[in-house]
Amino acid sequence: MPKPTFFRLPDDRRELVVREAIAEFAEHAYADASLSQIARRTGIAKGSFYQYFEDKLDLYRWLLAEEAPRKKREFLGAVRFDGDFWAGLETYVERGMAFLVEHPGLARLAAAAADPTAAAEVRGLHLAICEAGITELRALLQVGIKGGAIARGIPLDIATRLVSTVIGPGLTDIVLRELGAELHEVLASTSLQRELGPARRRRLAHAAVLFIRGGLGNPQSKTKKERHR
Amino acid sequence: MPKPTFFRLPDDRRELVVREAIAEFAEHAYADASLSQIARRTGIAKGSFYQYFEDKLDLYRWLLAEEAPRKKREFLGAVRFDGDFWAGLETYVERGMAFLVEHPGLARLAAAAADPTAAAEVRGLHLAICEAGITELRALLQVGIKGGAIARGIPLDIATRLVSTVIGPGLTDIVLRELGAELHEVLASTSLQRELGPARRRRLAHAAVLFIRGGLGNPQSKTKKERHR
Amino acid sequence: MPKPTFFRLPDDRRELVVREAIAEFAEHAYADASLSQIARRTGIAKGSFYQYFEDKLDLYRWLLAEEAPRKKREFLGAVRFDGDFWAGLETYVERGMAFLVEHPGLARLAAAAADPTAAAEVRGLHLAICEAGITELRALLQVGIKGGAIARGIPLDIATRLVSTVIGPGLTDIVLRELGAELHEVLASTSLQRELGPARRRRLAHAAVLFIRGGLGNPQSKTKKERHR
Amino acid sequence: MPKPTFFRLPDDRRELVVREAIAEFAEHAYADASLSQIARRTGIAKGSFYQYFEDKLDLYRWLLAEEAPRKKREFLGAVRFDGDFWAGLETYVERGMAFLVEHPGLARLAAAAADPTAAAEVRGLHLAICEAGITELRALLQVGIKGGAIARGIPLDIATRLVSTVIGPGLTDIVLRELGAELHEVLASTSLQRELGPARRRRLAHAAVLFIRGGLGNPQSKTKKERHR
DNA sequence: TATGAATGAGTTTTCATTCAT
DNA sequence: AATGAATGAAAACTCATTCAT
Repeated sequence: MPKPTFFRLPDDRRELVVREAIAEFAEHAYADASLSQIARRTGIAKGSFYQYFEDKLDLYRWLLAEEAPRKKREFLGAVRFDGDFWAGLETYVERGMAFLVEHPGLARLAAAAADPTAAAEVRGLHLAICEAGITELRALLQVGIKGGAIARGIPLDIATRLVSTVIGPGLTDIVLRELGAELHEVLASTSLQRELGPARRRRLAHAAVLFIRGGLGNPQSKTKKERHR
Repeated sequence: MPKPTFFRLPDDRRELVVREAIAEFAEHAYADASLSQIARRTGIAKGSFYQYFEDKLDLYRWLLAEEAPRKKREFLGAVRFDGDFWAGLETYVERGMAFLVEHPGLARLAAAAADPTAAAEVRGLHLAICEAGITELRALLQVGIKGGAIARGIPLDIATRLVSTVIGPGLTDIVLRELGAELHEVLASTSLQRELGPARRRRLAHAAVLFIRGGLGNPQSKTKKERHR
Repeated sequence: MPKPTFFRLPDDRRELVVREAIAEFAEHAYADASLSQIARRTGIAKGSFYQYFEDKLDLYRWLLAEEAPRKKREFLGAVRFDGDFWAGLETYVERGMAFLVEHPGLARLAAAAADPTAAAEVRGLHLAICEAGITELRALLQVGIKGGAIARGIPLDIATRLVSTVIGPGLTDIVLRELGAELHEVLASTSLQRELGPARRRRLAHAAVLFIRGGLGNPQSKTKKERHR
Repeated sequence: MPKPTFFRLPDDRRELVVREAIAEFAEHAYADASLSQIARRTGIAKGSFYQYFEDKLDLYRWLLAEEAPRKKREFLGAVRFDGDFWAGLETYVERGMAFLVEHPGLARLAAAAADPTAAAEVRGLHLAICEAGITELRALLQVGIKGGAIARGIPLDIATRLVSTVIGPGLTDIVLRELGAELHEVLASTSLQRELGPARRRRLAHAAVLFIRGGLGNPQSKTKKERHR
């Protein structure tokens, strides 16, 4: 955890640190991300970082396990899944894409947890993050099962991981291709909004959910949204 | 390309180099993988690697672009998709899992190409590898479309990427959880065969294809395989 | 250019670095001079040099293009050529020899710019230094021409280069033989003063100028200095 | 000295070695010249060089102390200094420039001996070469003194070194500027002949000798050549 | 609390030389 | 005689971390 000093920092300074640290860790895997580089980016003395954090890992862990999820939750807000499950999922996916478009660094950081070649020091952390995501998604799918939207053809655990992959790396990948850009450029960019607007995002979300629904869905339950396609 | 010297090496030495290099690059992203470390692993002098390869990138490129695909092709053999498309895909997926179980290092190496935080020097290479994989898969799906197995609900490009994600990182992830192991332990292990045998692999492949088929499939076309489930 | 850190260093440390760097570069051509060696000479950690300079070239460039000329200008002071041109040249040459005797490392460093086998990275730099020297000398000779001291027998450009060679490598060479020492011993030595005192230097400077004057001089113009020899 | 094996080599192979070794040593100072590079240039196995020479130094020494002087002597032939001394010197200088133009590598190699930053291993060798050159030139100037062409204004030793500098590095420098090229490019070039033809060389030689003669010459002795200028 | 200089372990790469075939 | 694979020492350079001010 960051040291108390960090939280006592003036807001703008603390946010500067957070912003540039996210950018650095989004652009490079943990082992290649460089504290020296973050110091350069921010113009803050290298030594100061050791007043704020124990070490590089402490900073990374906090960003990945606390800050990124917090901001993501805040951005996504609450999505209702108990009415029309598939419509709920579509909203959820669309908001995820909006998050990617508006906070590519954070989104990338969150995705980094899935990298299996990560340095030894961060493996445990990554695993925990992944499991947390899976657990959340599994709970969500269970809502779909209870509501009758999801059929029991595929074991829940497997289904969860498949869905996780589709709406995680899968959609990220598609979004990047849409943008015609490598992640790297996206991170540097400022207004992706213009390039992948809400309408396009909705269409993509719809296609993805259509795909998932086909794979998991209960043929009995039809929704209005589904029918007019 | 490796230097001629490398190909003239005694088989055991060359294989030692290949094996340990794959392990190193499977365990670490390109930038963190270390030639010094490979030298230590193999007990071969650091200088010798520069008799075999131009530099670190040369070795990596060869492994990723030549050796891994070659071994994978060899392992997978030819799969027929023109009969029962979904049965073909299931076989294809099952063999992919077998490859992962028997050559986890190679499989991981091939997957590394999807890492968007890769060092600048390898980005072009990674992109090319990814595109090649996508192109191959798209051709494959087109066979499914022609044969009537795949419906036209989702644009081909998007469908291709979704499927790619499912049978790539998606299944890899699932297999690893099944094995209850992190990738780096898997890389060290020798007999995964015992732990994820053919029967289990077939069941997983079936679930995955069921998922994809639901998402893309044409409800009109039923196969025998499908019915007795 | 050196980093600000370097200029903020305590004087003794900065001078230690400068002194040993000059010695290293005076003893070895750029490509063979070693930062590791300078680190060893000074007892300063290798890494510290990269706090002071961008890289090896940065240090070399600064020494060669800034520090050596600065110290030389400071040492030489202003020499008047508009009175008796040949007497002015003699003073100039004598002071040059004094500089060589008191700052052999710097003098050698400056001379290194003439080495045509220099590594590719420094060729441009060397060329620029050489041209600057030639340009300065040419301007000086033009003063001699205007004052009537120099006759027009030899084209100015050629004359400039010949004179440059005589008072540059030519005199350096002679001085070293006088000292009966190889350059690298001279570099290590501290009191050349004793061994090549002012009187001897004056005699050498006189001979050199006599030589040049014969080659370029206008027989019409005689100076007092000349006559009483 | 080269091993007997070297002299038993087929002529073309031996000459290939000599040619490329000269080129390498002409382009780089001893320490930077690379046997590996010569091996690459010639296509001869690195190991073979150790059948021909003890080591890198052995090769270098032989080239510098034996082969270069031999070829230079052969090229220059005998020049008569006992008639008109200054005309003799002019011929000598002109032939020296022709040698530079036709064998830039050899000429550069010979000049390398004057480099005072040479690696420790070759310093003794360089010193000896230089002394030999100086001794030869001193003998030559003594002929001029005996014949009355040279006056006694400047001590012989100093005069010798001044002249040596003028006709050595001085003229080389001028020739290169004339060619508008850096040494490096000259070494790669094949037909300098075209670019610095005999007429131009004669004019340069004349200017240089005029310069030297002014510096050392006896005003009493006039030659025909001198008068029509 | 902020700074930034100091450090040394680590990396990639080159090279002369040896030696078995 | 020729080969070319093997080697280890050395280079330039980067980085996380410490610590005195």
